[in-house]
Amino acid sequence: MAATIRDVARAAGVGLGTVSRVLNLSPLVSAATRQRVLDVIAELHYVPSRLAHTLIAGKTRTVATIAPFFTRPSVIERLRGIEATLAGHGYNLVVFNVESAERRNACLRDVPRADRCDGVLMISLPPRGDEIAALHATKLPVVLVDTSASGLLGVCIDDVAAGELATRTLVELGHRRIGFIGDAQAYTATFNFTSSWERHQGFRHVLQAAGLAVRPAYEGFGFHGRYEARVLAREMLLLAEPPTAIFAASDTQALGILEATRDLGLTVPAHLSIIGFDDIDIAEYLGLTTVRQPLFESGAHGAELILSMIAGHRPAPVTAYLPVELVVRGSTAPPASA
Amino acid sequence: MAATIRDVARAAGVGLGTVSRVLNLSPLVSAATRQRVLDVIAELHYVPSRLAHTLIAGKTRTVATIAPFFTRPSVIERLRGIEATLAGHGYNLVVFNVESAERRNACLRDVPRADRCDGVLMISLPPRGDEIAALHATKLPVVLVDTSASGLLGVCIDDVAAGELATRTLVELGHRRIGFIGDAQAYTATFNFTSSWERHQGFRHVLQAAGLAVRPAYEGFGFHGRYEARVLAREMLLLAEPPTAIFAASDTQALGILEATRDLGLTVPAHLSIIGFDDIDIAEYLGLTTVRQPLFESGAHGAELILSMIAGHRPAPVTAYLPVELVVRGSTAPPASA
DNA sequence: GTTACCATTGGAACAAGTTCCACTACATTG
DNA sequence: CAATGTAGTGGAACTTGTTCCAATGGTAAC
Repeated sequence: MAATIRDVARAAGVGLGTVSRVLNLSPLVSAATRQRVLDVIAELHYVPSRLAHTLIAGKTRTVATIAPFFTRPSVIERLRGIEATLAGHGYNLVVFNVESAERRNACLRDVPRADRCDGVLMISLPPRGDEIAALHATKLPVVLVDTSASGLLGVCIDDVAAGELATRTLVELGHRRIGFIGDAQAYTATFNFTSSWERHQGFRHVLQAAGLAVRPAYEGFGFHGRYEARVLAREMLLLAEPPTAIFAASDTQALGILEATRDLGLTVPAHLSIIGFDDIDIAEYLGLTTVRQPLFESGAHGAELILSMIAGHRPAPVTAYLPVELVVRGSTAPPASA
Repeated sequence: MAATIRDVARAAGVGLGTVSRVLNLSPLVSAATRQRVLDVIAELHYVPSRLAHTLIAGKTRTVATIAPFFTRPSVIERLRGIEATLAGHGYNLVVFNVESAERRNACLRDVPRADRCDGVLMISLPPRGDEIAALHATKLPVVLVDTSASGLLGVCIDDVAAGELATRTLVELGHRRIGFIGDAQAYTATFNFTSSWERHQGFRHVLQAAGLAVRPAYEGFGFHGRYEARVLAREMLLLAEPPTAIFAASDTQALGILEATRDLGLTVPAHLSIIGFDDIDIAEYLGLTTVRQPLFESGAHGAELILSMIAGHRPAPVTAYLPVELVVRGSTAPPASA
């Protein structure tokens, strides 16, 4: 079908090695020979097979990314950072979308293989102990984004501190009855998601430090989604003594809380202050106070780490923490009673 | 490094062909030999190289997708449909994100190569005449999603009819001063985007059929984004005789219009009716009336077509049109004067 | 006792590049 | 003038798995 290096060699009346040298810009070719080979290459529309090169070099120039629920705005933004960085270095991005435990396990087992990719990025999916061992056995570079695991590189934020930041903001506004809405254990356990749990830890730290009671009724956990958060917030707001502020583990969930207030005819922030997390695109439009984390940058940084490891560097397996930032908009205010 | 088929053959004391036959489930191996080979394979943790297999078979089990601005909700949803379908058939998805004319051209030139992928899906990016010829020359299966081109398969919607549907809805509500906000030519031309333009065509058809004047001041074109739409809508709404309804070529742009009404203290739909396009996730929350198109399905269908072509089928190069649906929510009503 | 046939097996050739050794000229050095 | 050096070149060997032809051993039929 397509012309091969042998076709070129034959047509140009030279040896295989000479064509290869021309292709690889070796100086050990006379100008006349080089030109003749280049002419034939142009004439035959010869393009070296990426495949054969890959087989020889043992490098695929491909990075695999395993991402859960890649329609989530936060995941997308990270992927964008990854793609931009990889494309800038001539690397391809293969995406594996995980939406079930089976698929997660299958990806962790099958994707990290040297004949598939040169490195693996995993978003929000920390591997278990045995999986970490298996990853090490492959000798492939692995970088975690938005999560961490011992012995592996990671790029993430300090979710506990971020949770404290959000909660402290509400406490300092004068709120005493503060709620939290995050992901349900049963669901995060499936994928080992930790962000929501850690933000919740930060939430509790601040409440306790402020001498505020942690009321179970003010803590709602459900599947990560607008609808579930809406239901949870509704319950909370219908309590005899409802919270005056709620911290949501994500903007998506904050959106559900906003819906619930609307359903009940409540006003934000007069009746309820809301803080979200991520600062997704729509947050600005909605005037949502939120904790912004560098999503694009986390992906870009993770991709840079992978590329440097592919290039042979072996950085220490530490977790890099990117800074978060509180973005104050209209959804937070002192409580009405204050 | 990793064990090869030769290592297995040597350790099992059999020939290369025998190991290959075991791997390929050939019946021409005695049970005893098969078991011995399988034992050695397990012992050496041998895994066949995907790479070498690819070189032999000439198949990469990979489909490339070229997508513009893949953070857009509509593109993401299509990608999700593509990924789900490909993963279900053991195919990998390589994503190329296009955000500039250079990158678009580079992708169209370099991605469709047999040694990179078995097929190419292109979202919203119709190739030009010379590029179509080049695509045909590669013999690679190509399917367009959300666009069409002669000689190529496509999966899209009838954007003109959809534009008519949206506009007719406004006309039938009694609106006489109807605006349109869509993508600027200068920007769509870069990528050959056609959706906005065609929806605008439908818009004009209906206005003319209804005997309504097409006023240039009621037609705004800008870069596809919330902010740009907001600016355009603001201008329109500040006219001495502003439109009583606006049709936006996308929900993202409809969002900008919503923002503009809010900026000006106007109420939707009392002062202004708005119809968007796509029915993205947030549209429901915002109560936006919109034209829903099957995004996930378009990706899934495109992927199915590619897979069937990879399997050897050569369907006629026709464009499949998926149905659209008007989703009526709270952002549309008869004009105040009616 | 042959001949015929089949199940089973081994391994060369191949896919499309890269690497590297060997060889040819010609030039420089002693 | 011989010895050494080197730029330029050719092509075998190699990467890993598949394909296919040839060969083996044994059984069955005549």
